[in-house]
Amino acid sequence: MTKHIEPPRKRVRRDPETARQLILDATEQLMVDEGYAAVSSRRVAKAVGINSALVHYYFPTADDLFIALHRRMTERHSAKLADLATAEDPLRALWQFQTHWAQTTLGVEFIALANHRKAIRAEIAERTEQARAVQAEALARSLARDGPIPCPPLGMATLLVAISRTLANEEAIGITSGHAEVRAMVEWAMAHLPPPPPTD
Amino acid sequence: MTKHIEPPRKRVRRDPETARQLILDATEQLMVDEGYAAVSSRRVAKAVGINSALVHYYFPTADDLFIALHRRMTERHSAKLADLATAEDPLRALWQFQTHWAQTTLGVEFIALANHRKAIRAEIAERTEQARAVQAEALARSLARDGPIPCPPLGMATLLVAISRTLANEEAIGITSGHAEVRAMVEWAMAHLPPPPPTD
DNA sequence: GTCTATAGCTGGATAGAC
DNA sequence: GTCTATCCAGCTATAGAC
Repeated sequence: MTKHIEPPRKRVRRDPETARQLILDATEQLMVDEGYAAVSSRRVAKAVGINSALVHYYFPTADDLFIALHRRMTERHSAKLADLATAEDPLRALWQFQTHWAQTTLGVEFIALANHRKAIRAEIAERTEQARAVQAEALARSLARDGPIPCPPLGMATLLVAISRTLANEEAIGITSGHAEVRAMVEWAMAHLPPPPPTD
Repeated sequence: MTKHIEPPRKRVRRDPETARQLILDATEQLMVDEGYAAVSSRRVAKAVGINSALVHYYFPTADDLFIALHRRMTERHSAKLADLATAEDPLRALWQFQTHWAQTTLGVEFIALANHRKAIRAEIAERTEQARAVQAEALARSLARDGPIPCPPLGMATLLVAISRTLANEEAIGITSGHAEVRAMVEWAMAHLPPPPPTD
């Protein structure tokens, strides 16, 4: 087998921010399709159509790349969450949003990553707690503060996200038993919560 | 740097089943510590103290290895679940059990794996639904069948597992906000469920 | 900013000796 | 059942040319 000699690649000068985004796009795609372990400077470079050394130029280590991608993901997520605050029924809005949010696989990858890399763990923990505070804030005005049922906004936000994400994660791999029942229970519960306090 | 010549390793003849279990132990450890991507025949072999070719002998491909480990994990899990059926309060028993079950990291690894490998996905989906049916069965007799609150056993099992696993997954990476509130809400709910039907 | 080239490592899989 | 040896592929990270 004779070695094929590649002709030298054209040097295209790009806007740095564009290059960064292209690299993040390719990384995200790779993580979703094959998992974080499939992310290598070579494969990302190939997908973008650039040289692998250039990936190292923008993101010196793999952790830098993962953290940048997680940041971009949560920033986009937060932007959408912000809309919930002004929704007519924030509780339902959060439930609907989380249930249909498509980032299931990517989310699991980041949790796995956090389990194994300290630097990433810190980043994820911090951003998740920030997002949760925002969600709780959005729910606050639609929940009774001192009714007979304990439903503090922070607890409700945590609960809704836990349930909706688990259902999404399971559905992604073909598990469906009990899901219809859970959805019905959630619907029932949302309909029977004590009414919110009157707006000032 | 001169190459160090290894002395030939002693050939120890083992019981095949013992060798298999040792390989599975090492694989489990590796997955928990560094993720499924760190599982290689060489690393597993090194941990066990055997040759890498021997790993291939027992588990020809990586998927074979992962599936065998998942099977062992769920079999152990099922054995413990079986005890719940005879517990005094199965609902609380399931909640307690899932909340303190330590397989968080391993579970996340398998979900990630299922997202990326078809053969493993099928295996996991099947076994998870089996386990859920067993849990629902255990809960069945402690739940009202037709009370004002909809709480079908299958839905309750799914719900409890979703919540407890999410809390465990989050705690493993340092996320705690909202957890105390959720635990309180679950406790409250368990205390206020309609009473079970009288035993026949 | 983008490329080529290379050093040094790790890995899957298999042939064949013991 | 267990080992050695080997082929070929892929990876990170850096040096240095353009």
